[in-house]
Amino acid sequence: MKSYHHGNLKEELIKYACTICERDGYTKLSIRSLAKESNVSQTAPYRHFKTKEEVYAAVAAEGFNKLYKAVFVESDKLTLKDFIQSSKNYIDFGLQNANTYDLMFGTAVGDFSQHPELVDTADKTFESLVLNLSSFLKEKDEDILAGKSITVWALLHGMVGILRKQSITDGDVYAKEFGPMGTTRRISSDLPAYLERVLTGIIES
Amino acid sequence: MKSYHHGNLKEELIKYACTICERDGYTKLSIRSLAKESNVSQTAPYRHFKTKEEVYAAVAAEGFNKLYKAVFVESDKLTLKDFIQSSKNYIDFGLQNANTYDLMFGTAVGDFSQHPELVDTADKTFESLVLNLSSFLKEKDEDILAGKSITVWALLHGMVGILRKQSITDGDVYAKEFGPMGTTRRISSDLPAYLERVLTGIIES
DNA sequence: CTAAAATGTATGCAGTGTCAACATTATTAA
DNA sequence: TTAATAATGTTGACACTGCATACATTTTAG
Repeated sequence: MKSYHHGNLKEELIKYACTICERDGYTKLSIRSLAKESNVSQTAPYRHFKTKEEVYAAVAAEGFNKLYKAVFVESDKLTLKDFIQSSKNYIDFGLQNANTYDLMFGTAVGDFSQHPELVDTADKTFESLVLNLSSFLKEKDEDILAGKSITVWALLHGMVGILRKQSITDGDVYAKEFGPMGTTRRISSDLPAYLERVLTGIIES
Repeated sequence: MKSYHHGNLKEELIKYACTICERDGYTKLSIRSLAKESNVSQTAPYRHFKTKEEVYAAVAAEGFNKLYKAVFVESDKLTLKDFIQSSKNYIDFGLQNANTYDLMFGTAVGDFSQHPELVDTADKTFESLVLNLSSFLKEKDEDILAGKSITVWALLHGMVGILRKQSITDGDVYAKEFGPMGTTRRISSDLPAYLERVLTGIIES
């Protein structure tokens, strides 16, 4: 028997929303299907989310949490290898969670400042990138550190966007033909080596 | 008096679709509103586009054409200044056409290969980036050239994504507080100088 | 214990993508 | 020129959507 009140509807809605958004893309998410999945009336979700965009924001925030876990490194004395691994984790996350990543960095959620938890989780993720770089380098100047972090982030973010548009030639998601959209020029089937070369260049400049 | 056949409906639909997608975001585009704007029945667009995604693809292709024009440089002997300007044009395009850019690089159009004109325009854009770098550098090795082009592209693409998430503090779109989502650490109010420093580093590595 | 806040439901509106059947016009072949 | 065919348009319908309003139930606070 089911009681009138669900108990933890909000969490369940978010959980299912994350699944749908990642599996089918966020345009396929409907509040009604969300409600149906939780065996609840079709307008019940509106007690927890004012608009659909708020649902998107919740999913994006979850995404940042996952991304944070992917890039965070415990140690406060990172080796180069740690740093490259963390960078690779970032790219892997972007490729393996393409739809969610789109929600996090696209225009679906227009104004982050309307969704405080989104700002928090996004900031935490970036902080983690800065900390990684900080503990890897000797650099202490905060501005220089933040500047280099931005550049590193931009590069990783950009690689996700570009790699995503490639056609997959084998199971390994980035070991594939690697040119612009249609072409097949192979550039790098060894992402860690590529990252080490490019990131080192950025850091030392 | 209006004739039964519109004459050039497809072009008109695309033109209006571009306007809507950029102004309101592509999620706000509806095929019916598109039809209404062209004074045509609500299903007429289906004679020119099998699905809504095909409309998106057309808008994205237009976007790549615009982007191509923004980054293309006539000269076959680029100066550093030309190269930086072209790079800045790329970023400006991404910031000033955020919604269209999202359509071009997001997941709204799932598989580019289903839309040949999209592959063509996207490739042409990337080719232009490669040519820029090629005529600026002495480098002739195609693989190295393509590799560096990818890295440059990734950085520009990444900068667009990150700059977009900043809050604007004045009219100049990138002269603003420049930290992660919520913070206000000022890193670079002079984008060209930043680009010159970072891009030069990438190119020379 | 009772009032209020939180959370749920029922109903309805205006809008959506897309399909099938049909109408008109333009193009092509005989 | 004419007749068949392809291209392009319209009408109507279906199942679905976000979301607003009014109402029901339950939990929580004073």
